[in-house]
Amino acid sequence: MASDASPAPTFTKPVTLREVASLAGVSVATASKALNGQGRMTAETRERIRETAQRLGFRPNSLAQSLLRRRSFTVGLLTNDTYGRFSLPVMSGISDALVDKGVSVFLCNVEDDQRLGQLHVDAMLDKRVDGIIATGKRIDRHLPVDLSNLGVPTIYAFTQPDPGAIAFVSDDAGGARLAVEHFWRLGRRRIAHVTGPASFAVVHARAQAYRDVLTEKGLPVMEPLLGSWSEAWGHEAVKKLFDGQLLDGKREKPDAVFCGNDQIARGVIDALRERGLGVPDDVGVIGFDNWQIVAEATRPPLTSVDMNLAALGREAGLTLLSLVGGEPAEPGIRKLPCRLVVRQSCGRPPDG
Amino acid sequence: MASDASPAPTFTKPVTLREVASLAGVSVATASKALNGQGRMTAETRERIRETAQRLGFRPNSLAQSLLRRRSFTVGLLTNDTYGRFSLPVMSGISDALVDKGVSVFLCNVEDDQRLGQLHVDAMLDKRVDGIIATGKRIDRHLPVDLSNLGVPTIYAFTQPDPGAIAFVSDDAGGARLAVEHFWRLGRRRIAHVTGPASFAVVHARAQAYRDVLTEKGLPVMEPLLGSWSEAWGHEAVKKLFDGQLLDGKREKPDAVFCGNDQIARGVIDALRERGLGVPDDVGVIGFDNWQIVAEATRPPLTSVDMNLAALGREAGLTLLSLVGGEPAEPGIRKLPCRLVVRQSCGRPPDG
DNA sequence: AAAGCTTGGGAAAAGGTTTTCTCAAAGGGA
DNA sequence: TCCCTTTGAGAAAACCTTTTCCCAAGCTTT
Repeated sequence: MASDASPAPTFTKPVTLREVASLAGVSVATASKALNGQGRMTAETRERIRETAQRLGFRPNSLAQSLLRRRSFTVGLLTNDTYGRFSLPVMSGISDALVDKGVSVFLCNVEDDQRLGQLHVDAMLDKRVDGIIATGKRIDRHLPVDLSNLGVPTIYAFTQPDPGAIAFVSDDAGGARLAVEHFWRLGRRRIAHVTGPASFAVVHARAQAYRDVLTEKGLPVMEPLLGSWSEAWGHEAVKKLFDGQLLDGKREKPDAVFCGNDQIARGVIDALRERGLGVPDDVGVIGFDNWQIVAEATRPPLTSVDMNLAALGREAGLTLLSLVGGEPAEPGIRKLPCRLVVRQSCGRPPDG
Repeated sequence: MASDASPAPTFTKPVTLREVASLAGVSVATASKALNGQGRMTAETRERIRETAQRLGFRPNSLAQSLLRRRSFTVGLLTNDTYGRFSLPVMSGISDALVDKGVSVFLCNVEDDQRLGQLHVDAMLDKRVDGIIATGKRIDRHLPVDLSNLGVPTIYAFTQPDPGAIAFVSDDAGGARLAVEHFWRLGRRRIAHVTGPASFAVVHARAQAYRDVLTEKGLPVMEPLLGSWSEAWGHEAVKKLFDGQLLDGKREKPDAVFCGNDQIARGVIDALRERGLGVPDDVGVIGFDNWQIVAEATRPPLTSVDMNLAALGREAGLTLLSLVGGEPAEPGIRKLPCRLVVRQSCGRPPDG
């Protein structure tokens, strides 16, 4: 119900510097300098202008400033991650890094639609963004837009960059090492890997790191099980792992499963429970992504590799800013480290 | 690795109307009119100017246009939903509604931080947004900012509005009716309700609608079970429902559970399975939110109430635009209908 | 042929701010 | 008293586009 006590909203014109100046009895030039701490004038004059501006609620028109400075204090953020599971932390990091510098972010969801992508990029360019950050849901796919010769600095964060560009991505191999080495430290020796489809680059990166660590440690390497990113696949994989005879010769069942994402891990844990296998007592499980809402709802709560996406976003934002400021930056792909978030699905270290 | 074939990126100054005009041998006034289809001139002149602009890749500077038109074709979107589960669909709807009109969206995540909120609002105002949309993760909580006298039109979408404002929210009672009535049509008669904490307004709205429908149909009403929004609570609630004697006198167990969100529903379904109760054969389950990734991963896939958040966002966006255009709009709260997304957790209607 | 209309196009102001010059007055030194 | 320096502040250009008004030339009408 509408409150009839509230007045009709009135959208008054913002007050301009000219008005401030005239009320303070000075020229706009002097007013501008007073408010920006520039120029020379008596302390009283400066204070009087300040006070007038304050009283009138003066806010400099950012459009006019931008026009003059050829800098809009605005960046565009392109994403195709409609659901935002990966993009949101990245965005949040970017925004964090920029808000303090007075830079605002245009969010543009381009889905996987070329037309939409072009529309957004054109709008951003028209609005004279100082730079562009591209992010996405997959590290190994391009957004459906060409960002190569836009005339503004561009950074890629968690998406496939154009050659010669600057990109920030997660260190998936490092993350996988973290997981497998954690198992190893806990005394687990028969470590399996259940992951997503072969079409994802990260699947191979993580799988290779998994193999590498096992080899380094002298542990038996079993071929990673590739499937989909779903709980259902986690279930199915447990069947394959524990019914088959996968550990060459030994026929021993895994005592640890490193999963390609948290959903798979969840499926694995549920399937293990249904078989009467305890987590973490009989089998340890580690997920990937540290999707909090899943990891914490899992029973037991899931230890998982976190890609530090917010930090990644922050780095991307800061780097873009330095680029905008004219500082040079080496092109190339920077891999940012993951971290392991330990919950209860692996058990405790022997001498924790 | 950096490709050494790619040239160092060069950020050239955008071409201005003046350059176009001078190359076409006309004044800027004429050039402007030519490109905007205004004014009078020979067809050749117009074409020559168009062609020159095209060749130079001229894009009118939106900042200059905005300054003149006192309209930035920009709106601010405030949210405190860091995780984006509710905000993202809303945002996506808003963006959809606006992008075709050339309006871009500043995304501002204010968490629950007053300072951050003020920072973002100030930045938006400085950048002369045409309007503001506030959205959040809870329909019954304010954002940590005061948006009441900003001087620009403001719309609330899926968050608690200030009095006298315009707001769009989901019709939770209607959504609950949809669920309970669906159970009824399927022949379920002992319908329970497991939902979130009493501190949420939607909990009461949905619970009341649940009671209303049961009363209308002459079915036994059991008091809704209030708890948390978690899977764990879903588990626990099943215990209470199926161990206790909740249906007054009859001691009959529920044959349907309407859950306050999809996570609770998931917990309920898992707990039922662990008790040897089949879903949907023995008990039907309906969730709320239609959180696709959860609803589809549940076994069986979960029937759930969808709040149509994208549509809500679209409405909010369009309404803001009409407000910006100066059209009047009635203040008040508009409830938008939910819809039921039927999957497999309720069974089929008797005469499908 | 004079007066009026149409046509094609330009000059200038406006939008709000910043910055570089410029200048008058005041003060200081000789 | 005269010249030079410092101080305080204003004028104007610049950023880029749009729009209103204006003007000159050519044409029509009487």
